[in-house]
Amino acid sequence: MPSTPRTSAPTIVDVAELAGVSMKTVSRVVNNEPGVRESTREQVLKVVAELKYRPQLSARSLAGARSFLIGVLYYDFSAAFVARVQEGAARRCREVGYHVVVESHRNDATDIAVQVERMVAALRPDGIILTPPFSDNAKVVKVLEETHTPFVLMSPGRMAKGRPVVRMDDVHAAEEVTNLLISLGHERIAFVLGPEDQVVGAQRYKGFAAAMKAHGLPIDPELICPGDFTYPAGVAAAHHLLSGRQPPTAVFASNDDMALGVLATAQRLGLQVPGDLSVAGFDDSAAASLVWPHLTTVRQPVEEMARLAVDMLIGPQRGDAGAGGAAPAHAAPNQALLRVVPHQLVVRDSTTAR
Amino acid sequence: MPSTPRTSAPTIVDVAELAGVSMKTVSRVVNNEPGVRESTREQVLKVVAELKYRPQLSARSLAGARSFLIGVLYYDFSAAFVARVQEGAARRCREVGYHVVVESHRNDATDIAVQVERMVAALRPDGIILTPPFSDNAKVVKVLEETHTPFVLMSPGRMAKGRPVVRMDDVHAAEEVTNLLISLGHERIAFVLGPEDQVVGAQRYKGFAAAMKAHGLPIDPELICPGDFTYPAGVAAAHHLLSGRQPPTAVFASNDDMALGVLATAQRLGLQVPGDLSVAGFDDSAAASLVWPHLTTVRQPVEEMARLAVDMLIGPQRGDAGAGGAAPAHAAPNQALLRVVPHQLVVRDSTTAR
DNA sequence: CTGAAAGCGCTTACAG
DNA sequence: CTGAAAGCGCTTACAG
Repeated sequence: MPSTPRTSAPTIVDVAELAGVSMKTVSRVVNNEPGVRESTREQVLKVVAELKYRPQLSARSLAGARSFLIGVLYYDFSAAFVARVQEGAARRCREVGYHVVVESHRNDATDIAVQVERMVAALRPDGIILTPPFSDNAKVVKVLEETHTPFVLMSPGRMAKGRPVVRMDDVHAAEEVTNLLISLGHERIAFVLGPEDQVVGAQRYKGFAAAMKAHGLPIDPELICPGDFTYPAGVAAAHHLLSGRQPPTAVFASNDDMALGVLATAQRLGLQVPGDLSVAGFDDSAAASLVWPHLTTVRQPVEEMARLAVDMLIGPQRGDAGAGGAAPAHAAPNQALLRVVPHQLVVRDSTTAR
Repeated sequence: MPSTPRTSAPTIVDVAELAGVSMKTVSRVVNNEPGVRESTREQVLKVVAELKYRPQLSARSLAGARSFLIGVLYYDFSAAFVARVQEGAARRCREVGYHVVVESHRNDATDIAVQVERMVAALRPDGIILTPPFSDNAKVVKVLEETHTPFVLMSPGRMAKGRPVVRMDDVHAAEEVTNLLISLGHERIAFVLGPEDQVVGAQRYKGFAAAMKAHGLPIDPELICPGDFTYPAGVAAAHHLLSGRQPPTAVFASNDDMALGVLATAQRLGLQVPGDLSVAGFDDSAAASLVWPHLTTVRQPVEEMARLAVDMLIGPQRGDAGAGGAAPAHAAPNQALLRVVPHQLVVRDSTTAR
């Protein structure tokens, strides 16, 4: 029997009255807290479903210790990476009853600390995911630590020590790419560096150098090009490399955008890829499988990294009723400080035997 | 003189006491409401700055009519477009003291209505931005209308009528691309269609057909290929078109991904682009300027569209103090129902004269 | 296993 | 132009 038609959304009081229990018991059920008789729980859940009761975030947040909000801080530059981070974070958050708030800032903004402090104070997020280059931004990390806001650094460099981190093994991945090229018979292998302020670039070079050394191959300084992770840097590197007296037979660019620049330039100069020149990148960007030939590269499991980051921030199973988790709330977050996720070498058509 | 050191964040009461006014006056100042003596306002703002007082979103949301949250609903597919939407929305929101919550869903999820209903009930966002293909999802629109949640449709098709919409003029833009090709001397121009359930595809075809007709050029049915906005569809179209008895001299693909497929396939088959075949796309995706030759295409001002959508949702100038706006709150949102933003024909290297 | 009371930090609706 | 009171819808800290 429908009672008087409601105009506003049902509250916890409505559920409590209809179920014949107290507000507090409804709260226990909705939050999956223990200590509720099974029959009571069922009765409450029935009324919840009947009324389509949805706890209001702002009220929970104001009264309690959680906001059910996870912030993702990103720089507008690397759209593809950030989109994948958000995808992974948003999906995981939905599974556990959380929501993702995104904030775009320029990494070099002078007022970045104030901006972040403002956001954190207004939103009180339960955690923040820092994507590169923010994961190495000392100002931002400082604000978060001062305000006691939990955070996870994605693929950081120097800021990693002692802080919660999710990353892949860039060194090892770069070794694998280099080993692939060496196994294909290449010896004069060029490397295009990343920007100096981004540690992943250095790590990838480290892996490259280690593999070369392990195989007794010399590193010709002429074949090591500066770069900044942009397409034009790849173009410049290719011009430099291919105009030299002893051009390389393979180029390993430390990210896909630069590899794409190398690829386009080599083709423009009349070289066949991979016949005359093998090219490898790093990231498995969308464009990597759109260009011809498809680019050999390394795929990071970005979505998985984001999911892990969310889990590190909210702790185990802190979800809503019906969202899967039935475990003690308030479990300690950040249990493991470092999570390294497996990468994948993606061998496509831009690399071949000498 | 620092008083007793605080451990928790300052509240509106702290500001009121220190400023010697009531809570309500602080509230007025913070919300840029009229009716506060200038000297009082200044005094309050001084204390706000001193204490670094930041109103807490959850409390404002619970007590008041606004949540300061804008939701962006997106499908995981078109990452680049969505990233640009979020970029524009996030920047605009930050300017006016709002925040962006992102929710990723599959457009074909059977429980999409429940998912959206849940999110809206929990978050109480002040508005939702629907990106394609959600902007044409009747279930989602229905839920939002039933829950009286304001929304804006980005580039919708059949759902547009009578609802708040931001879009570009796809018909006209496609005409311009076609006119460009015709002006370059092309007459046998192929067109690669979009998926049947996405209206923008149909609109682009409409523009193509109109331009052809205006110039008295026939449309050969053999040169109109099916497509679904994916790279492989472009590959398939190219194989079909280039193996025919009278291949086209130009191909206009209704999005960049397909144009990229056409481009790569033509090159693979030994054709020079643009020498033997001109290729044009639509979107100005990142890859469009990464491939060689760079793709002639159409750029939509996606960030600008997102900013407009935010403004339509929050109404004019509803920002916080210090965030720029000093105007009446509660102005009617959605004043203009339809905003059409200017596009830009981007002529690059993939098109040339016959 | 369950509940009554207090309170989170704001805005609303009023009164002056 | 300013303020005192009530209340938004939950959780916390207790008590039983």
